[in-house]
Amino acid sequence: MSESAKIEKKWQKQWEKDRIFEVDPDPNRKKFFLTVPYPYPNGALHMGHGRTYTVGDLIARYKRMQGFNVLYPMASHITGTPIFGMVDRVKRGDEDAIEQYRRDLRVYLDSEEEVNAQVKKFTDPWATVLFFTETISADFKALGYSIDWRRKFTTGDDIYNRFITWQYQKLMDSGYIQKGAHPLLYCPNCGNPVGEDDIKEGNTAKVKEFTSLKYPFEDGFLVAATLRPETTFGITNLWINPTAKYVKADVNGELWIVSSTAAEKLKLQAKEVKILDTFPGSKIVGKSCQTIHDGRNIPILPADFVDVDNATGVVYSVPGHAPFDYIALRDLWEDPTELQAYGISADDVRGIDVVIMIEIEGGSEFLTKDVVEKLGVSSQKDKEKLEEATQEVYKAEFYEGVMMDNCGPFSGRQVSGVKDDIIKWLKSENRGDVFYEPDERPVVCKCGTDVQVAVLAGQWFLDYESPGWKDKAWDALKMMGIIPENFRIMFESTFDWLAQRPCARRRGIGTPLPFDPEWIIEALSDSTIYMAFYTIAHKINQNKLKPEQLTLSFFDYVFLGKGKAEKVAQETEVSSDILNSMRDEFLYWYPNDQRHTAPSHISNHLSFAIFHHAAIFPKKHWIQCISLNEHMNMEGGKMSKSKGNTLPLGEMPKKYGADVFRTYAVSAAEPGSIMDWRERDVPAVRNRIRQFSEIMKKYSTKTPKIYRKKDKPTGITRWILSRVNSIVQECTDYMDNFRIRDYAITVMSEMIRTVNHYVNRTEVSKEERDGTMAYVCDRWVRLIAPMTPHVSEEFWSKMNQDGYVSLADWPKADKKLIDPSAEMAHTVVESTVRDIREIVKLLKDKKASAVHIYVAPEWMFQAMNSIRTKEISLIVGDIMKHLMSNPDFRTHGKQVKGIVDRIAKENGLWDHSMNAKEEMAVLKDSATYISSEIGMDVTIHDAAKPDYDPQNKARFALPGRVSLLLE
RNA sequence: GCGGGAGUAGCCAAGACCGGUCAAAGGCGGAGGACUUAAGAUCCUCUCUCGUAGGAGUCCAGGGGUUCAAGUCCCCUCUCCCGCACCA
Repeated sequence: MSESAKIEKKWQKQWEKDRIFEVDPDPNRKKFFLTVPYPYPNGALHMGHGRTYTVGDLIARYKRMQGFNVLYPMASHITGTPIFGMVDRVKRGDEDAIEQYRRDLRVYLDSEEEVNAQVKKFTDPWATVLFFTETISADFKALGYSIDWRRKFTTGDDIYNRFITWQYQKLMDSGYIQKGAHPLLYCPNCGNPVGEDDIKEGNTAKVKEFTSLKYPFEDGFLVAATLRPETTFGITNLWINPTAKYVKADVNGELWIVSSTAAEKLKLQAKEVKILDTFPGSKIVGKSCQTIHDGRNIPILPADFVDVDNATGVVYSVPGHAPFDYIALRDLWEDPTELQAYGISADDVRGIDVVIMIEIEGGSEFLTKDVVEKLGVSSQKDKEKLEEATQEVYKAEFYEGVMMDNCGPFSGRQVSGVKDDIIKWLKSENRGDVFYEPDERPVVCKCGTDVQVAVLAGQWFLDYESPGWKDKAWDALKMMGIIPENFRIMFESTFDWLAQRPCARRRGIGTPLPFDPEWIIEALSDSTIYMAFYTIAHKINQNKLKPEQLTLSFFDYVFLGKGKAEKVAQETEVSSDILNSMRDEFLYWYPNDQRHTAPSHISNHLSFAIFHHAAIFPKKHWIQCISLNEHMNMEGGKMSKSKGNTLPLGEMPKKYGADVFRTYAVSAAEPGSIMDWRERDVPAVRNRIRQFSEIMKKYSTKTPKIYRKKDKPTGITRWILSRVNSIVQECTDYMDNFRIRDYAITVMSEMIRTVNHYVNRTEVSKEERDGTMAYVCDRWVRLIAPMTPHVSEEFWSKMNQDGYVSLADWPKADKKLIDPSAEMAHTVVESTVRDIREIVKLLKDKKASAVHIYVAPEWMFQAMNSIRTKEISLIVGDIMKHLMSNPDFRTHGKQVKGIVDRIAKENGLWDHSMNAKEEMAVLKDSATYISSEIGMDVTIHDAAKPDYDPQNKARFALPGRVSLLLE
């Protein structure tokens, strides 16, 4: 085991032994309650998960050092089918799945025998949950997360089920839960709704809603389905595939003619279907039916393009607006011979008038015809071009079209807004219905059966559109902090479209619906307010409360303060002391001050959490803030177990070290953007931690001394004291604003550079350097501790500090030590060195051995300062006028012009010392340093009266921009 | 389709809200130097082009515009990524 691994283990054990992250309410301290969503233990977590939890821990540790009583808890989410799915695969002997688990297991188990023995246990769901729950918490501990583990639970625990039971009873009481029919993808063979995991092919398929139109025919209806019901005003005929199988069926008491496959689908879509007769399409071709809007008789014509497996297999024809229909009709006009078999004369067909019922202002009169001709569609078999034409016509007519005056009550309306009203009208006339299809084909279940859309009656759903609910949720969102703020708009659009959502399934782990126990509350619906459960979970366990004691009035009292403790105690046999301590603990920790996770949860989990909090808790207990960080990629590609381009999270501390992983996870990208894990960048992170360690090793145990002005320290000591305190301030600001990457870069790279520069300056005495550096180390170890807690803890203990750095005070910037003139001086010296180097480079092989530095005359400093304090606009004339009005400057007229030109060119003023004397002192102070940097003798001159200036360089000197002569 | 986002030097990635201090932080990669018997590690310097004096030129997907001034603001175009529900 490496040295750093030993250190990490050592401190993790110490923390656990001293229970420093186990927190209880302390009325004397401000609290901070941070949550990150609990993981799903259906396998080992991978490194990508580590980013979010690490950021969470960084925040927890920062807040803790700031003096907050911080609660950062964790649990396990096991609701739903994934665990079952996994158990099934192992039982079935699915080699791919088993191999994947073996890979996970090898991280935790030493021998192949143990691995295989454990895989066998995965046939038991609870053994599986238990195993991965343990490994995940071991992973989290190995990464140094400051979690209060006493409060852990799983969502399959009895006590959790009681909590969710209470939640759903509350939602029911508020009228937010309803029962109804809802379309979903369904496998007729398995008899179950299918989720993404159950689909073999086409797993992005969604439910698409068609409007079915019932055209009166004989004693019933020919039922056509469409996505554009508004076009029924342009109907000229119906299309039937003459060779396909159709049925006449009793559908909910009406006689419908649809294709045979459509009849089967209708059965799944909550219709009572009795098939009365089966016949080929040819049987009805040639007959006529009536239109809906004006009751005209229109013919039923044959068409090959009609696909009876799509929708109802009956198509109504709108040649004016649908390229398919237009072409099919045109084909018949050109060759009507086929029609004779159905007793339709050529004249009948040629007599069909195309109806135009949508117009586009300034557009073509017969857009469909134009588009078809433009694309050169040859016949109805030319499917690709017809699709293209359909898209083009639809797009144009939908966005720009207006219903013409042959559209009854809808005349004059925009096409884009009329669809819903047309559907309403059709339904009110009993001529409209809905028909569902998947929006893509094929969609195949893992069992090999075609997936259909089913409308299951008795489905329970959360109605996010229930009166009042959304308003409350909006209120909650408005008062909530969202960081980064640009994610707020994603919440807003989610809130807009959130409507009814089924909340229970027939299978899986979870809590039965209290009012219909056949149904299990599904995973995203039982994880919305559980942050509240953390506040009491450990007390339920410590006091050995039984699930049946956790009644509705128990939770009502603890979470809502309803009822009297004595009465609830009587009912539940939980003593009122215990009840009150739970109530107090809940009141202490709640609300959840910050919830941190990935943006992919915005459209579901996070929005649900906001809604459910708004539904159940009073305003003061709503979530205060949501922070987000994006996912992690691996070497430029998306991480996924199946791709094999991922490492188990448990591997990270072993392979790289916890502090290294944490630093990478915080610093490699902004929270809002995707992070790329690049193996070859890891050594750089490790090196920086090592550099930090080296410096700490050397100086942290010295006796700190702060050299204040009265101690007359060297300029560079004043500089580092100023820099370090500025950095303390910057880091605090960064952390407060969730700019964690800037924090990481500043506290690592910037600090290392600063400190290295300081310790390399030879003009500082050993005593002064040691004392200063010991002070710097004390600031630094605290600043860096939230990110690299283990190595920080190690040095903290070596510094003979009390307790843990994890619990130490976050440093405050010592404003008295922040010294702009010291930092300015440093800038002047550094830019001087840079200038000399540049000249040296240009001199090429000509060697210089001495440099003369000329500091600008005092009046120039005064001139610069007078412009600065005047805050006049940077227009040449104005500055000129301002300076020339002062006789002290006017005597240097020509050089004043030079300064002003330079200001104009630079678009402003630049940094320099306060006056010539100071700039001179600074450079003299740093002369040995400059000399050692460039390997030349250094002489400093006053440009006003240079004692040596053979090339007349002195006149070019400006404040902060010394003039140089190299010899 | 609806909604969100991105395009910055060899690569990764800040800067954009709030225009000037931006040839553009930081890292990787590359070059040179210090240290070292050597390798490695570490530290320092350089890394758009031109330039024998600290300067100049060109640049932030492409095109146009606003402005004294644009990576940053506005418009258009191109390319890429993500979410859209019953799935955790």
